[in-house]
Amino acid sequence: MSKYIPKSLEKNWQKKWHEAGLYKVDLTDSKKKYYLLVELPYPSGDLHMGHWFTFAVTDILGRLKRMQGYNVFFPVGFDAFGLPAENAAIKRGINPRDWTYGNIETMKKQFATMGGMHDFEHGVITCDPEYYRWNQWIFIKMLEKGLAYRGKILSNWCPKDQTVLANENVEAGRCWRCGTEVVQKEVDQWMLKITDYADRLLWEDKQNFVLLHGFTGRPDKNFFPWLKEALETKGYRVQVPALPDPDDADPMEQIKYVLENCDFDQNTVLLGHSLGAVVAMKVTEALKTKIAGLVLVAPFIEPKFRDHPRPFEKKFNWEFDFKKIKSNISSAITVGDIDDSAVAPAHVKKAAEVLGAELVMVKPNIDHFTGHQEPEVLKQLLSLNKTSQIDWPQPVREGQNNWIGKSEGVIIKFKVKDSSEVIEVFTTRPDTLWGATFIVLAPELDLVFKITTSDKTKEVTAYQEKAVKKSEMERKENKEKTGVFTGAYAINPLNGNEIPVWIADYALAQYGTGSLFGDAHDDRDVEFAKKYGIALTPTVITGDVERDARIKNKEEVFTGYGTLIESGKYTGMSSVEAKRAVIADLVHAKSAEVFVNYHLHDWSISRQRYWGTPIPVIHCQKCGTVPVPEKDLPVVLPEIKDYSPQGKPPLAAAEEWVNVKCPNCAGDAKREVDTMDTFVDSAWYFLRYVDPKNEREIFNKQLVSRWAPVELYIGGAEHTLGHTLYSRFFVKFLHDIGVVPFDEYAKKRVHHGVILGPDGARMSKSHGNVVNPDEQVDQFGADAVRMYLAFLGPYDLVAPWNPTGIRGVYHFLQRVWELNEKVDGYQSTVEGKSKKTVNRKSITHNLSAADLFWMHKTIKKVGEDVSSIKYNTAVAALMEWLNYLSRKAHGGKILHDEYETLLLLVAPFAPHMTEELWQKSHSFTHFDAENSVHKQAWPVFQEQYIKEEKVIIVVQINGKVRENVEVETGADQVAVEKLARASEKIQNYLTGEPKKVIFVPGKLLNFVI
RNA sequence: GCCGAGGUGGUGGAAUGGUAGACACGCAAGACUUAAAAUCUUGUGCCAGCAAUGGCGUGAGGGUUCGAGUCCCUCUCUCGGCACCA
Repeated sequence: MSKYIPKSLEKNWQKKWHEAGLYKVDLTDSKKKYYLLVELPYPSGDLHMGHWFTFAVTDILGRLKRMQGYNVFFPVGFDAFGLPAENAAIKRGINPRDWTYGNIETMKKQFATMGGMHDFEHGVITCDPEYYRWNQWIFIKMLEKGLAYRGKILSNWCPKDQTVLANENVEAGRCWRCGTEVVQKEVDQWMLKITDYADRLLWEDKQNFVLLHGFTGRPDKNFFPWLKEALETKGYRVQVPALPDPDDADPMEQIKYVLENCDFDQNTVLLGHSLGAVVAMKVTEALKTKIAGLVLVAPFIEPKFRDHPRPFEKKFNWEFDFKKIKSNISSAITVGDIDDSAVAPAHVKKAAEVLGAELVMVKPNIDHFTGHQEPEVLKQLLSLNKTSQIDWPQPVREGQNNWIGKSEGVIIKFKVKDSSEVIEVFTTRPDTLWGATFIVLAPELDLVFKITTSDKTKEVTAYQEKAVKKSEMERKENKEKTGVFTGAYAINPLNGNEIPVWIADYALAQYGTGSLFGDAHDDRDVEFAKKYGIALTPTVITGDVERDARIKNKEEVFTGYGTLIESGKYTGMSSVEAKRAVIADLVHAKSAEVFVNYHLHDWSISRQRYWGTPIPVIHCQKCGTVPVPEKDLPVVLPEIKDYSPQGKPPLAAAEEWVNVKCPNCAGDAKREVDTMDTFVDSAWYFLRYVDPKNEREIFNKQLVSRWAPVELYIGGAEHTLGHTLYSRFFVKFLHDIGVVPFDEYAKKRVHHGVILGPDGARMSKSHGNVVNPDEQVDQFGADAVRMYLAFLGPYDLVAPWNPTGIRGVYHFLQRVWELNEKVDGYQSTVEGKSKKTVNRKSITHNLSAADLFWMHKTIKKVGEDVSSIKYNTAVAALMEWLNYLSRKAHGGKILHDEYETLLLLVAPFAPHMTEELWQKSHSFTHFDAENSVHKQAWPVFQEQYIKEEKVIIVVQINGKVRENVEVETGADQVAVEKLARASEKIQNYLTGEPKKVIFVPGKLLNFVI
C-alpha cells in the first residue's frame, strides 16, 4: 500500500464527488429534514481559519446526519453588501460589484478545498437584485404596517465613513470598521419600529410550578414543603394549592378548584402526586393555554389499586382526552415507584404511554413517594427545563433581555412652580418619591429653556453648549458629575414639597423622559446632591438597627427595597406596598401614568452609502413620501462613478436614477438616496435559501414552512445583540403578515469559538500571526485540518492555534491509512492495490466480546457527541478505538468489519481519506455515487455489546480508593463485600467492623471506619 | 457598577456526586539510522522512595455528604458583554 499523501488524493475526490453530484439536495424529498445553518460569510476574498472552523467543522455534523438518514440542507451564501467593497472601490477605482463577485469566485474555490457538502446553489448573494428586491418588499410591508418610519434622531455618526452607525457598531466610542471616533449628529433616518416587538422578543423562560398533592395529602405534608422550598431557593414561583376535602376527595371539585385558584402560562410546570396526577391531567385537558410540562408522580388512569379501594373511585368517570392533554403540553414525565404498594408500575407505564411521556422508574425514599424529601421528584421536575423547543444559550437569552431592558414604572408629573409647565419623570421606584429633594433634566431637553429663570439663563446656556459638544465618549469617560441649577422649582405631587430643578448630563435624553427625581436611595443622585449641597432625606430602611443608623446618617446609600420612614401616610409600608399605594394615589389624582420603558431603541436602517439595498421610496413634492409600487421592484442600484460620500450620499449623484415620476401623481419626484443597513440583508436570508430563485414571491411558503425553522444555527457570540435580535424581529414580522407559520427561526443556536494566532492574539495581518489554512492543507491535507479544528477543544473555545498540535490528528489519519494493511482478508499486491478475498459475513462472528465492546461503544459515543456539538470528545473516542485496534494489529490482524466500521465513523471527519480507503477496500473499479462511503448508513450501535460481563468495583476506605476488585456485572453487595474483605490491603485497614458500608452497584464499595 | 461565562498538569483539554487528569501536544529515555527527519516502544500531576508504596493535589476559605473538580455559602482572579438605564 502506498503512503498517505493527502494532497493529490483530496483533489481527486473533490472532483469526482462534484461530477457525480454527490451532494445535490432535493428539498422536495420526503425524508426527515435537517436544516444546518452557519451565519453567511462576508466575501472578503480570503478564506481564513475562522471560516474553516465554522464551515468545515459543521460539515462533520452535516455528514453524520446525512449518514443517519436525514435529508441535510447546508446552504452557504454571501453577505455581499457593505462598506469594505465600497472602500476597496474608492481606493482602487474599481466597481464594488466586480470586487465582490470576484471575491466570491475566489472564496468558492477556496471553500472547495474543505471537501464539504456546502450547497452554493441555494446560497443567496445579498447584492443580487433578485435578493434585495425582497428586502425592499419587506420594507414596504413594514411601511404599510407603520413599522417603518422617518424620524430625526440623534445618531452615531462616523465622520470618516460619512455614515450613521447603529449602537451595536460603535465599539468604545469608535467606528467598528475604521476606528474613527464617533460623534453625535442629528440626522433624518429611516427607522424600523423594533420596539413594537420588544415584549415578544423577550425570552420569557423563567418557569413557575404548580404542585398538586394527592388523596389525604396536604401542602404541608410529604415532600411538598421541602420541594416548594427547594424550588423557591432557585428563584422559581411555586403555587401549592390546598385541594378541597383531601380526605374524602371529589376529583371534579378539586379540578374546578385548581382551575379557579391557580395561574397557568406557557412557562408553568404542573406536578401531580398520586390522585393529584389525575387532577393534573384533567386540569391540563381543560386549560386554554399551553403549559411547559406535566410531571406525574405515581400516576394512574384507572381506579385499580394493589392494596385497597379508595372512596374517590366512584366520584369520577375516569375518562381522559389524551389528545387534548398532549396538545396542551410541550413535554411530560411520569415518575413511578418500582415497588409501590398502591400503584402498580404497569399502571404508571400505561399512563406514560397514553401521554407519550418519558417514563422514569425509581426507588423513592418512602413507599409511594411519601417521604419528606424525594430528590428524584425534584430532579425530574428540573430536567423538564431543558426540553424546551427552542434551545438557545442562556447567555444569549439573558443578554438580549438585558439589551431590551424592559422596566416597568410610572411617569410622574411635577408641576413647575409659578409656571404652566409640567416636568414628566420616569421612575421604577415611586416608593422613594416622598423623599425626592431635587429634579434633574437632561441638558438637551427643550423644556429647559421654558423653565429656566432669567437670572440663571447665562449659566444654563453655557452648560448646555458644553454638554452638547461633548462626544458620547467624553461624557462616559468623565464620571465626575456636573450640573447647574435652573432657578425653577417643581412641586412633588405626593406631598407638595417644592424641590429645585437642575440640569446635568448624567440624565440621558434618550432614556425615559430624559428627566429624573433625585433622592437618598440612588448612588448617582447622592453623589450629585453631595457635590452641590442639595439636601437628602432617607426614607427606606432595612430593619437592621446598625445599618439603619448609618442610612439615616447618610453614611450608607441603601438602594434596595425595605421599609418606609418619614413618608407621611406611607410610613411603615414595605417598598412593594408603598409602590402600589403611591401609584394608585397618583394615577387617581391624574399626576402619573403607568409606563413601561425599554432600553431597546428603534432600529435606524438608513446608510448614506452606495453599496446597499436602495430604500424603495420616492419623495414627491406634492404627495410626500410614496412607496415604490410592488410591480416596480426591485429598485436596482444604478451605476455611478464616484462612490465617496461628499457631504451627501453617493447615490444623489446618479441624477438620471434619482429623478423619477411620482407613482401617485406622475409629477416630478426624487428617489430616496439612502441605502439599507446590511443587517437587513442578513435578517431573513435563511428563508430565501430554501427557494432562492423564486421570481414571483419572496419564497414558496409551503416549502419554507417545511424547511424552517432551522435545526441548528451556528454563529458568533458577537451577534447576540445585533444580527440574531434583528432576525428574530423580522421573522416575527413575517409571521404576523402571514408569510411564515413560525415566529422563531432557529431551534438551536450554538456559538463557534475563535482561533487565535499562535501568539495568543487575534489573527491579523498587521500582527503577522495569521495561520493560512491553505498552507496547512498543503502540508497536512484538508482532512487533518478539519479534524484538528474539531479536536482542539469545546466548540465555543477561544484558543490559539498550536502549530504542532495538528500533528496529532495527522498522525491519527496516517495510522488509519496504514491499518489497511492489517485487515484480515486483504492481500496487498505489488502495485499497492488491495483485493478483498474473504467473504465478510464469515468473519463477523470472529469478533471477540472486547472487539464488539470497543466498536459499539465508539459508534455510540461518536454519534452522540457530534450530535451535541462535542466534536473534541468524539475525536478522542475514535483515537481510543484506533489505539485498541493498533494494539491488536501489532501482532496479528484486525477484522474486516472493524475496519469498515472505523472508516464509516471517521468518514464525516476525514471525508477524502476514508473515501479512498473505502473504494480500495471494496475494490471498486470506478466511482459511482452509490458506492461512496458518504452514501452509506451510519452503523447502528447495539446495547447488548456494550454491557460488560465483568466490571471493576472500586473499594474505598473512608472515601479513599484502596483496592479494585473484578466482579460479574450485576453482582450484589454481599458478593462484592466478600471479595473486598478477602483482599489483604483492605484487611490492613479493616481492623474492626466498619461503622457503615456504602455500595453503589457496578461502581464502588466504601467502608466507613 | 451591573449581567454572563470561567479558574483542573509544562500546553489544549477529559470527567451522569463515585478510581481527577481520558485524548492529544510537548518533554525525556530507548529502538531503527553513518547521522538527521519520519516511525515504533516506554515513561511523564507534585513530593518522598531503588521499588512496592505512602502523602499532597482541580483559584482561596468554609459547609453539606460515606464520598465534592462537580452541590451550597463567602472571597478572589481572568475573560466576554453592557455601562450615569432613573
